Amino acid sequence: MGIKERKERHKEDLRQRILDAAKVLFLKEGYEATSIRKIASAIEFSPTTIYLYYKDKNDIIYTLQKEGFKVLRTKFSALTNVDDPFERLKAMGRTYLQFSIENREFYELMFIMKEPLEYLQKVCGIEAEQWDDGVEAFNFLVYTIAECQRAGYFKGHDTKMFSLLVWSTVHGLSTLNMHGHITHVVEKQLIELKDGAQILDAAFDSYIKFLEQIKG
Amino acid sequence: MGIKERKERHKEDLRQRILDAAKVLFLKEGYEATSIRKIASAIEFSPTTIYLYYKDKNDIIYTLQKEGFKVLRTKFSALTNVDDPFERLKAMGRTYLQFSIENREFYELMFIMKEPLEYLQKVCGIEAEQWDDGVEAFNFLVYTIAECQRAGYFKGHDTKMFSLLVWSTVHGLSTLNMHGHITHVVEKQLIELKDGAQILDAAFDSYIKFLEQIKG
DNA sequence: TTGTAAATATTAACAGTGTTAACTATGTTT
DNA sequence: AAACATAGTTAACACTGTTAATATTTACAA
Repeated sequence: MGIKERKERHKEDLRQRILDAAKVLFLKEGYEATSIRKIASAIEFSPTTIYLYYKDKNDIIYTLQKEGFKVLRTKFSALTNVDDPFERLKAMGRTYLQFSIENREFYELMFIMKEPLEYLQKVCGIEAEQWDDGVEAFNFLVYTIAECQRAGYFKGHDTKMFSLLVWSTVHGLSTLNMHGHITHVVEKQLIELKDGAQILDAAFDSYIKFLEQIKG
Repeated sequence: MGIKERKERHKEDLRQRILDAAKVLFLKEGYEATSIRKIASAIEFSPTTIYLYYKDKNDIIYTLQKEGFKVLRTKFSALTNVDDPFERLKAMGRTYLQFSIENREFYELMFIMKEPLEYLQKVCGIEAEQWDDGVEAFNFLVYTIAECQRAGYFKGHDTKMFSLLVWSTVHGLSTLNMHGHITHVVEKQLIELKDGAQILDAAFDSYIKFLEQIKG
């Protein structure tokens, strides 16, 4: 029935429609629950049709990953008009944390899950495009840190290494939060504080206060 | 055949043997590849037998997680005899990073994977024992930071919040490394350095140098 | 318009997965 | 010996990703 009705509808952009269906499923239910059969049923096609447009499931997931990196890069490039480098650094951190909260599944895809990474290595080697957005984001961080150093912050530290450490801290906060460890630590009264949403902000504020202190 | 031969062998400690088989599989192949059927075949029992000893797959994985936390706690408690608090903090960081490298699958189980956490919330509520080891580890960190502060480090920072930030940084380094992002950043020549094993050490050294600077 | 080749989509199937229900031995207790 | 609980089994369900073979539709030349 469904198969018959959609036949008179447009059948172009099928590749995109597959991706859209996959995205909806993925963002709502996560990687595991996003099965080829569910995607197929969402677009009213047979499961095997999907293999005419994507090599395999990881190919789809990898394409979504690219999208995630693009979104993050876009959010970052909106911060280029923040002149003060330290303020920009703060804004970048908040943007990153916010992204990890609002786009949790994307974040896992981009930085945690091994599936898209494995696909990437097998198919593309090391030269892959989606990472360009990631690389650009990292370079933006390095550039900002360098500017901060010119303004008197973080003196005597290797710029790129320091950037990596800043990324680590924010990434660590994101993932500890995403996986419930921060909430847990609060619930066990190891840290006395308000609710889970606020503690992340408080932790980041502490971090900024901490960074601010590293003047020459 | 196998089923008949093992019958005259001891059939006690089966729960433990299941766990051992699961552990071998899990540490070698990871969570996905550790199927109930493979575990069963390793101990020469029918797959359904396992359900007589464990509620489900996540029950097994959760039991392994407990073991992981115990191992880490043991490694940490070996550092209690380091008197200088800052030296102890450094040792803890190195121990943590080393643990994430040498016990990668354990680490993912303990801090990243959602499966054992979900099991835990459904079955045990919030009061769970394995976390006690984790909580103890965190408290050990808080204690060490507090001692550092008494020695003049990290003045004016909330002890527990600062501990969380230190954990975040080291956890961030671990996970970025585990998931290939640090190697990637190096390969893209974003950071000029030796091989992937050494850059993690270099990054940690930078972090220590950074922390050392935060004197009163 | 018809015939043929290419593109596109489908069904059937394989080899797996976690998990449950029903059944069969085995050993213990009355 | 009869009843019962325990331990282990087989069979099955409802899934999964993926491939091969088959059918259908489209495009294009005669």
